[in-house]
Amino acid sequence: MERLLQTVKIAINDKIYVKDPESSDLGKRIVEHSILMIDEIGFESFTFKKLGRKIDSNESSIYRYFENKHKLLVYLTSWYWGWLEYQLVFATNSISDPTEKLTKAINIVSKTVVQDNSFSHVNEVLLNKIVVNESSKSFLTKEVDEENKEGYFTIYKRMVNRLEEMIKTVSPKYEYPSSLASTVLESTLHQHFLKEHFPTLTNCNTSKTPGDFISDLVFKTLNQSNHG
Amino acid sequence: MERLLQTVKIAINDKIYVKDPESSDLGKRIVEHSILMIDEIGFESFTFKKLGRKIDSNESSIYRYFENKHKLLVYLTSWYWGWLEYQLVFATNSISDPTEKLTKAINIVSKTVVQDNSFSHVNEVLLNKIVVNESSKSFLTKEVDEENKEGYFTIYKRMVNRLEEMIKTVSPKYEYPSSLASTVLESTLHQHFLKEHFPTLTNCNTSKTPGDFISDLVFKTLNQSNHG
DNA sequence: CAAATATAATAGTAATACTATCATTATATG
DNA sequence: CATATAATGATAGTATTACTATTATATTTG
Repeated sequence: MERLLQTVKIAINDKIYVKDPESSDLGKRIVEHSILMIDEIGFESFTFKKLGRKIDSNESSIYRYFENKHKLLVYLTSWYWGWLEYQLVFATNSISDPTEKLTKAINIVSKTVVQDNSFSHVNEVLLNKIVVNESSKSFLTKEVDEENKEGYFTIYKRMVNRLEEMIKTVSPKYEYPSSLASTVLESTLHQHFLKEHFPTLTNCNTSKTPGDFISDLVFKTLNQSNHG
Repeated sequence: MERLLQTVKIAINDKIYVKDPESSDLGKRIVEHSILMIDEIGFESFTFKKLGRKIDSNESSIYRYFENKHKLLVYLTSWYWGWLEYQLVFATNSISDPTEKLTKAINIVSKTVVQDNSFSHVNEVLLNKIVVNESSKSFLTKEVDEENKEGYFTIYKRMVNRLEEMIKTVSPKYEYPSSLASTVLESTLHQHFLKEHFPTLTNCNTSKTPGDFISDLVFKTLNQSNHG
């Protein structure tokens, strides 16, 4: 898997950036250290000036890659979903049994991320933390419709659609396949957040994971839809 | 109901504000117009200076009520959950049948909000839109643990706990009552958002509501937990 | 009416979120 | 190898934000 991924590039809509950060050393350092820095100080406190200082580069140089920090966040979350999509497709492609396939898919999207050494400039563990803590801010804006039209959220939408298709295959009669699919992703992130900050609002902890909860939720729902 | 509410005040943790906005005319105008303005231009573009201009008051005067716009957002969302909690308790209190009670509760928290004239300075319809579009930003911050300790999110947590208790009563054996309760609230908001901005990611539309989806999800899950 | 309180007006500061210009340093190509 | 081109860095500048501080002016209340 590592070998294969080394030749793979996560394809991000080129409207999200001014210059492809994968195309240069500076670009990769911007991505690498923005992940470290956003994780460390949070998206609100993060600025291009601070990042410039950290990577011994210049604020103005960073602006040559991303218009603003919002676009950088959209880029990072897109990258994350692209990376996860790859894992998802890779891991489920060969599975023919629909239930087993969906089980595996939920497993992939909800599991705690471990370091993947295929992309040396991206720390996937921290990026996952950023997705949990900050990614909502990438679409909860006044510009969401415009940016959606420009295709900023294509990868995320494709991810939801993949889950939707799997759900439909398991339960063709179920009435809310896309709502359930979007809930799987959103709720996974939310339960991870609650586990960390609001433990009384979740039953997820070290022994029961968000993935366990979501699997239970999805299959009880679909089971009822088939035989209820 | 309107009569009764006229004598009721939504009690907000007094650490959230510097001076209680309910205690003066200016305070009420701040709340009233911040709702209109955040809805109109979004939380990112909203500033106390702009609000001051709008209500013919001064930036510095607004700072005497709220330390910053973040706290104002925490106040507004707390008010919303307090208001909704009141509706929930009022509407479910007299119901003894557990299933009927939970059905009603989900109905209350997920339905499209209509104007309530009990609080003249609060436009609940717009406030609901703000909660859908902006409320995540009130807890997705680096200060969340600190603020949680200070009790900024008490009302929201109490709301989740009320749902949790109802879920437990319906299905004492179900393993994830608090996760399901928090998912009910979060997913409701998310489905309302998707309906508006990402219609391909949800089955909710004019005929099927987020409430229908959530009810279906919850009861299929709990039903399976009882008889599965 | 005096005292206290609330609000308004003004000014000021450091930081943010950029844009513009020009200098310097790599790199690519002829 | 020279030189054109592109990439990066350094510096400066602007409007806005997110405040704090001070002083002046209303308004309320005792």
